[in-house]
Amino acid sequence: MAGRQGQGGGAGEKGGGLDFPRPLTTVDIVIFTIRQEALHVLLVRRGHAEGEPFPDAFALPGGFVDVARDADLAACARRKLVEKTGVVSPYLEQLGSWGSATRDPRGWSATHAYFALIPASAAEAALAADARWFALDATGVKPKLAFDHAEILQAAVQRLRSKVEYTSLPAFLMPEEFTLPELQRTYEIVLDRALEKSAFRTRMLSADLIEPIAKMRKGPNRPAQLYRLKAAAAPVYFARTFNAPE
Amino acid sequence: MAGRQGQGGGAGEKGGGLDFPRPLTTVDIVIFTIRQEALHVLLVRRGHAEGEPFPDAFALPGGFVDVARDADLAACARRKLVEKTGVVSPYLEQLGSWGSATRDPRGWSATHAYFALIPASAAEAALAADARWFALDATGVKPKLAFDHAEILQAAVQRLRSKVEYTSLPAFLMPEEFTLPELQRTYEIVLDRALEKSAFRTRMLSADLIEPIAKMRKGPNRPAQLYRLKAAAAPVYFARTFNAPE
DNA sequence: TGAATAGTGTCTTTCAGACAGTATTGG
DNA sequence: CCAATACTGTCTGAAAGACACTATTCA
Repeated sequence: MAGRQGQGGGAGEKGGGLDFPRPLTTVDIVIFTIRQEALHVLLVRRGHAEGEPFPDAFALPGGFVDVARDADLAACARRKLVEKTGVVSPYLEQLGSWGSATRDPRGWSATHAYFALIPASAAEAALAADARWFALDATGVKPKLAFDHAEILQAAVQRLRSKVEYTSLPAFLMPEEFTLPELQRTYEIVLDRALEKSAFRTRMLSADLIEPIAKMRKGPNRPAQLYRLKAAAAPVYFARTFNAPE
Repeated sequence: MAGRQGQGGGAGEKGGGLDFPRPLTTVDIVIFTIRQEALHVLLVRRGHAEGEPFPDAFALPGGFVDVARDADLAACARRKLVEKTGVVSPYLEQLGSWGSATRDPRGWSATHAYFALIPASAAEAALAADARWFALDATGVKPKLAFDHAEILQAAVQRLRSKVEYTSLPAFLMPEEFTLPELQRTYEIVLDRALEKSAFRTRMLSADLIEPIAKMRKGPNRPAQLYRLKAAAAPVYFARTFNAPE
């Protein structure tokens, strides 16, 4: 291997040929929720200490893997999620990794990106001081993001939209109890397109996903049956997408 | 952040608070092909030099990111692929990343896993001396793999099988020219189940994926129309899976 | 009673599954 | 002609799209 330069290995190294430079290793999380009838993503403002790249810019929550605290990548992601939102066990899925010589001015770096879905109710409860929700429109998010985070965010939105076509992912954006029209509204917000009511209901009710509870949602009109997620934490996969995309 | 220990940062560091231990960063590739009517994966035998973990065991091809040679993760994956197989531009997709304190006895390490599909014709041409093809059966591969590579391989097979249900991925396992029955056979090998001929043909022909060429495959029976992939390198996504999985 | 939303039924379309039937080669 | 495989057509069923219709609440 060419280009090895002097840089000590980690703790426990016994001189086994690991004396070459290591990339920086980070974990970043794209955290989605629904607020005010729109898809939102959580961003944090970066500090401006000496040597910090992208001072005061907004970025995805994340940071370096701490080899002393994080048993594995998912644990690192959960730690960062709980630090920023207080949410303990959301829907969390690995999104992919981005690594290059140039994405971080401090040197070769690779980030492991995750994406999380949390219900609106949890989205406000214990937010970190430096964190803020931003609405997503067609092109992304308003502030210019640090590093390659705009690209990562775009990939996350794409992954979310595409999986919503054939999975029950939006169920993880709902509160404990919700009605079928509310669930459909969540699908429509994420997909940014209207869905057929009756096909939607048939699909959701025939999937082994939700169960009715002995309660109704009251309003200024006909009350709606309330449902809750069945125990299964895994999303349901449907055999078809919602619409053949034109 | 707790637990920082002395370890110099990479080249170009200017003392910006990067003096904490970094995980090892590797890239591994799951390379699939079809040989003898079965799905095969490429494995390499590990060395047994001083300090090498899992001496003489089989492992996925891969290794450390070389910050001096690899511009980004995908370039690193392509480099390792061409080193082992001579194949320059196959279908290459990121699979995910695996990182933990314990997966490598040398210390905290994270690997970025890719999976590649190459045609059988390219599978023999320029194979590295330490590399061998292994057939995959229902449970995986015969030899016990180093690190967590059995888990990564299993994830790759799962991803491949699941995407084959609704994409044109198997087209990337075919040679330049192929017939529809040959393509169907490739689907059936990967899925390990028979598909309906007429539905298969309708789907493939109505997708903007392949085009007939002015040639037939001769045999001891009725000749078959030869096709080739259209220019588009990206896989086609179908709106439905092949079968509703029971 | 009317507005509003929840929920159902009915008809059509699309496409996979099953499978029969036709087409074209070599022996 | 026969065997073998390529390819097409026809019927059925499942589920989505469109949309009309009924149901239940509050004001």
